[in-house]
Amino acid sequence: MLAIERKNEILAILQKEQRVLVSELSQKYEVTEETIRRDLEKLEKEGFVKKTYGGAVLNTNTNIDLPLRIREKTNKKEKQIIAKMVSNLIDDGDTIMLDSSSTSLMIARNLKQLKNLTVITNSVEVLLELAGNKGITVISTGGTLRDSTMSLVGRNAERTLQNFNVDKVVLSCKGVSIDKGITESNEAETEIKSRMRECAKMMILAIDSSKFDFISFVTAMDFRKGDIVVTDVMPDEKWLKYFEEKGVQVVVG
Amino acid sequence: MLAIERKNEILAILQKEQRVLVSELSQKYEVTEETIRRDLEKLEKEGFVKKTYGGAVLNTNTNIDLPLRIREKTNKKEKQIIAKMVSNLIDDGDTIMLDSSSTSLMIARNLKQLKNLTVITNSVEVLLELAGNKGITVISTGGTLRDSTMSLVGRNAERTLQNFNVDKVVLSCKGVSIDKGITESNEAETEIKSRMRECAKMMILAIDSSKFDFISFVTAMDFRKGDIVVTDVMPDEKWLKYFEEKGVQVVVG
DNA sequence: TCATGATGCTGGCAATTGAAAGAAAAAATG
DNA sequence: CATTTTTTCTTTCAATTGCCAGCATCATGA
Repeated sequence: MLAIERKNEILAILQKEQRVLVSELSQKYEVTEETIRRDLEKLEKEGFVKKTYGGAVLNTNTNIDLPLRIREKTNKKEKQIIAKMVSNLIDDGDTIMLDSSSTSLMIARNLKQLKNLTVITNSVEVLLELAGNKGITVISTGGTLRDSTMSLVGRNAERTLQNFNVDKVVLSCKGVSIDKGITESNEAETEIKSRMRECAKMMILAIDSSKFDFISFVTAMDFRKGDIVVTDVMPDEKWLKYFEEKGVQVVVG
Repeated sequence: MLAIERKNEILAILQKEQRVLVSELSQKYEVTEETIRRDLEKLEKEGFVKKTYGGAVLNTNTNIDLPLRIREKTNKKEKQIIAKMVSNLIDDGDTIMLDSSSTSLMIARNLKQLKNLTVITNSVEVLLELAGNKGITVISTGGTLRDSTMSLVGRNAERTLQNFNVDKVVLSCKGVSIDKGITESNEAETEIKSRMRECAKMMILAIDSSKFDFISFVTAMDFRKGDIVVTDVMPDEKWLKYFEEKGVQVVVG
């Protein structure tokens, strides 16, 4: 039996029974309890379940079926590396903004141990991810829900952003090019991002290497002096030169 | 049985019976009384119950919010009836507001077949429930997330509400009394509800019969002419007379 | 071959539970 | 009202069980 199969079956059992025991699963699948614990650990990280002594119970917060729960698999590893690096740039006591993207979601997962952090976001998934964490105040921009991305957009979201000045804004995008700057595929989200950017002196742009020299539909903003680009592999000479000229700092994992 | 399951069940029993005995629980779950005492001790630390000699009672007139999974179970049948009736008062093409409560969540579940509906809510649960429904536009108020109720509150939520005028506002509350009016347990939520109320001419108050003659912490608002009260059993003479005087319409399932 | 991921094993640590004994509270008795 | 009896509570200790971190093994695929 493949590991992934077992994990999926465990999740199915959980949906049905509400809870599972480590000992039961260990017998059922004829693996050690440690293996089961690791499975549960993964499921917990993915937000599905809550581990407890002796087993696990279904996570009631996310119990509501999220058919749209987007579990982004593309470039997962790269994004995780980037997320880790970005989270290292965030400090206890900071107030930050996170946009709505799979990278942001991963970053959020890396912020949970911080103390006295305030996060403003237009992402419903980030909101859910950070809910219930003691040291973190979560503020939603509000706005109209876009089903496809589970993000909040529109005039009300934009208006809310006007009320905030934060330490760091963390954004991602679809593509960056030297000619066209930072580009996005959707106009509504673009507008939000560009407004977010105005809420802080410091912008952190989290982009994996596939985003370089890719141009999407809408130009969201240009690079500015002081921006920080976090990525997984060293950009080529052309980009390094460009960033140097622009006064953009590059962080590579 | 997992320890956490037992603890949750005890809380559910408490919610239903108002009180529990150590000896009873010890027999029921086949553990020693010491174990039960430890469970109750934890529940007391979490603020849900008050230990007493021989057992424990539910912490009523409290501003502690029970977890949604517990609230949802209490008076479930009544709430479902009410939710159904409220949804019959909503029409295709309406723009409505829903507050953050277990009743609202059930109402939301009954709205899915409507066409061209716009729902404005400060409830994260309602947002998730209605996400992905073709005919429904969902707008979040935004604001600061309250973990215990998964609702959005605060200045930003209130400010967003100012921008809307809707056809119908659907609210619930902790208690209603002739002296004190419509009362709530939490100040932040109260403020939101009272602001929502100002966004429409028509308010629908969805309350099961247990809410009558119960007074909670904060007075949120008074009844007005034209309000509609939806409940599960016919209120007594005193209330009917009061509603008649005030010009409040009563709908009973 | 090397790196990677999944699995298993071990030893130290933590959580849960039960048992026992004494303290405290409530009830019963005179 | 004081005293005794009963019940419940708290504290402490021990035993069990589960957890976690680190290391070893094995299969797989680059």
